[in-house]
Amino acid sequence: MSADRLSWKDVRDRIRDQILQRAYAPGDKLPRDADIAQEFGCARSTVQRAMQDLSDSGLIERKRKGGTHVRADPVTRATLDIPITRLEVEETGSVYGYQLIDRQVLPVPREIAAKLEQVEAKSMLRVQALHLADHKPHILEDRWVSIETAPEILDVDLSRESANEWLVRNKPYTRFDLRIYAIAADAQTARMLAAEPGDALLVIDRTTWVGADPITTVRSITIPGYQLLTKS
Amino acid sequence: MSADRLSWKDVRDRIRDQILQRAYAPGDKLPRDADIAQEFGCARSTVQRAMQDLSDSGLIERKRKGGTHVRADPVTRATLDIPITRLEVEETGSVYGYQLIDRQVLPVPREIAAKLEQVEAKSMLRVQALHLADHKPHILEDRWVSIETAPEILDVDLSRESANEWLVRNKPYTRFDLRIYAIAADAQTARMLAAEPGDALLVIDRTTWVGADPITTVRSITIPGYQLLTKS
DNA sequence: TCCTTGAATATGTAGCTACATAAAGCTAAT
DNA sequence: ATTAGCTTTATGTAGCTACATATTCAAGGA
Repeated sequence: MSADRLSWKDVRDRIRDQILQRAYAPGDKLPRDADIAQEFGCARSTVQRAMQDLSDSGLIERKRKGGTHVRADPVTRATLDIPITRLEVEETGSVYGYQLIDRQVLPVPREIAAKLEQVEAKSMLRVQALHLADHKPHILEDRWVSIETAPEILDVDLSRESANEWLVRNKPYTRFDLRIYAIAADAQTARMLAAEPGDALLVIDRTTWVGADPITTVRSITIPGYQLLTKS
Repeated sequence: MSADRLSWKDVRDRIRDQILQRAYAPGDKLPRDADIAQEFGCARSTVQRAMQDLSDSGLIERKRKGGTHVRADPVTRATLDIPITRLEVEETGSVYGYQLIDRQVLPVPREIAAKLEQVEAKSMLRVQALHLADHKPHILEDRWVSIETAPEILDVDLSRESANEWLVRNKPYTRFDLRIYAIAADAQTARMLAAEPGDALLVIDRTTWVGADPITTVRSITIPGYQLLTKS
């Protein structure tokens, strides 16, 4: 980037600095984009891009005609990336392993249908599997897959390829729901994860849809000590 | 928006649909922006904005000269908003309450200094407090605040205003670290949260800096059953 | 006083041009 | 062969203009 022109990131950083240094306090109104552009000697479109970025990151709020204000109640906004489990394991330098525990077509319990936002509960494919890191348990997944939306899953050899990987590669979704919580390990879960019953385990529930059609819902139970990290 | 022109969101949606419908499979190369623009009858800048958005959301990857490819290993990318605890409680329609448990200037334990990426461990302000929802415990926070970076905190009446709220309003940060994990409640924590010892609790650790200077690190322990939700 | 209506205004978006930059690929010299 | 540079090319960015859209604000009428 040439030094004689301001990039929108430069503009963003300068505005952010002004806010951090309290030139503008929470709730304060910032000048119009056009005025800032003139002050900085750049085009309004450059200021616009900078402002959009600050708005996306939660620092300011913009409204047509209302102008731009520093958010009174800033939020901490982070990005959470959940990759394919195999990649997550391999990125730490560990050897990835995978083990199918069970695979059955079963009638769908009510709470699973509710998660999928389905009224009528048909049969779905239930897959339980274990992801391993360095030959030790890492994540236990309990999954239901819609055989209406993803009938091809029935032909996949799930003892070789994980449903996680197959779905992510073959059934892109348009919408998803993520929730994260903690549970205490019951006897069976503890056994499968090589943990102690009563251990606190982080759980990640994920449900995906294409349009209004449900694809899958998974409950991923992690081993004791597992941490979710975010990118800022 | 006028119907006779394509907005960049229209373009984005059409490209996304093409990818979802497997016109382009994972790993495939998409046409150049200019060609897509011509095909759609819009400007390259419009395609550029659409592509940027798809790139941000993790569906495609772009490289100068290399072109645009559908990501071979899609990630689930979610946005996590962590508001001020008071607002989080009030948004559910509950009555917010706050209770200071302890406030002391103490030498910093090694593991806290490490979290803050500090070598020399000076004294910091330690604040323990309880956030209440409808007069019942909601989140227990255990916080260390740097009195070098935020000396004003010593003059704040933390029995009235939570350190959470004061800091977020008065000490904006430039960088933060978030980690989420599960712990089993020990006797003391259980008592303060009105939980049972051994209950699995979701914990959110957050550390913030301005530049290289640490501001604060908090461990927020939630009540049993607490769920973190994300926006897609 | 209240409500409707219309004007004013700040941000949002689309299109165009020109140039910057990174990376891939080619060429030529060693 | 191997490498050092040069060229090509697709994306990235800045500037400009024109217009769209959402709100606010003020004026006017019941």
